[in-house]
Amino acid sequence: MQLDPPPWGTLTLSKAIPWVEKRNRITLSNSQRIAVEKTMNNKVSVITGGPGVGKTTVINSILHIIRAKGIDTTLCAPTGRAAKRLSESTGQQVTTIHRLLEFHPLPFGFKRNADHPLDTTLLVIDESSMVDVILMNKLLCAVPDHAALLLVGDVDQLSSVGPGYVLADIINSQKIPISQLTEIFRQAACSNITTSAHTINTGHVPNVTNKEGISDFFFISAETAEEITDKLLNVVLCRLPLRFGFDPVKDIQILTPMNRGGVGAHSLNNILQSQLNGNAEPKVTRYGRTFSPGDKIVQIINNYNNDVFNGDIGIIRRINLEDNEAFVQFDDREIHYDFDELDELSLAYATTIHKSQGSEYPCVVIPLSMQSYMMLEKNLLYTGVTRGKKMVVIIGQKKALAIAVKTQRSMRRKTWLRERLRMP
DNA sequence: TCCTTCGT
Repeated sequence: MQLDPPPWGTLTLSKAIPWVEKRNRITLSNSQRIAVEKTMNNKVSVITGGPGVGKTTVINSILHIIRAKGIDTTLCAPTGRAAKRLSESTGQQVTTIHRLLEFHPLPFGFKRNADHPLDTTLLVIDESSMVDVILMNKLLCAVPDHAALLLVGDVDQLSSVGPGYVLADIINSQKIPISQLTEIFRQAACSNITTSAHTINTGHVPNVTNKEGISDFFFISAETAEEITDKLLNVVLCRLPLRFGFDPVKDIQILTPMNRGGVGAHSLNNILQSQLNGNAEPKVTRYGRTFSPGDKIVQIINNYNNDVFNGDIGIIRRINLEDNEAFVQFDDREIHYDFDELDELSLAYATTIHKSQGSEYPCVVIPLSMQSYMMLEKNLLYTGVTRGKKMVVIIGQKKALAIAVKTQRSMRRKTWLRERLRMP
């Protein structure tokens, strides 16, 4: 079925591509043009590549060409945040996969399925590396036979928390046409973040010659959890703000492999809250968390009424003890919370690398310790490092870094999907 | 042993 011609038939791409370039006032790179052609010429295909390679530019070009032909398209993503981001960059409606399939918690199931399929001609799934095998199965069952399918994602990022290794298996099966974008446009191609991320992907420790002022990627050696924490505080509270002008709350994001433990997100959040905002008043404690004005927080469930999504980071601006209400600033919007809604928030000075997937920050600091041995792997380090736009600092044990780049946890999953896709 | 999405 995936070998059928696409539902829009054969398009004259030698005309369509210059048309879309002119219309969107862009110039596609050679690799992007090939990706557009490959996608348009196939019913099922994959676009993969890291941050800044222009996946969104390619998606936008494809959507414009196809929609100009009157073909209806549907866009979805596994998380609310990812859906919102793609919606902003394409100007089109994007929903979570669950909403698209009309998930209902009570009978626990999806209303959309093979008997009641989606009404679309092209389905685009963004951030598809985060989709596990169960959800992908439900989604593909609901795609009508005539429709085309485009999977977009970064196969080097963390694999889905749930079972499977779907995107990588599809790519490795070599049964589906793949467009692998590698050319970097967003960060400077000479950025050490970019080259380090690439080095990590090849399974090697990135170059950590520590020359401040030249590089945007640093490694600071520390052995024990206490030493890592001390150096991290010094870097976040003093060195990065003084030397590079980063604001410890607004610009710097601490990303950890784990929640628990000495260098886990919980512990670091408590320390940073008291160091950065400990004297702020008034304080409110609900659901075991204490907040005051100035605290950095993260929304932890999707709230469609307020247009705030799981992973959105904000700052508490005001707390009104008389009316039991708090006001939180997200970008340039201020959102109102009753105190009994504060279970939607948690502290965000530090967060796990898992939760950071799909977000980017000006400056990222990653504590790396053998305490998080169970979590150390290439995809984790790659995901953490590629969240940083201007600067990345890793603080911790050299041994932990060496183990992280050598370990590939996802490969241990025995999914057999690649093999099944290869079966005739 | 650890990471955690989705919906009302």
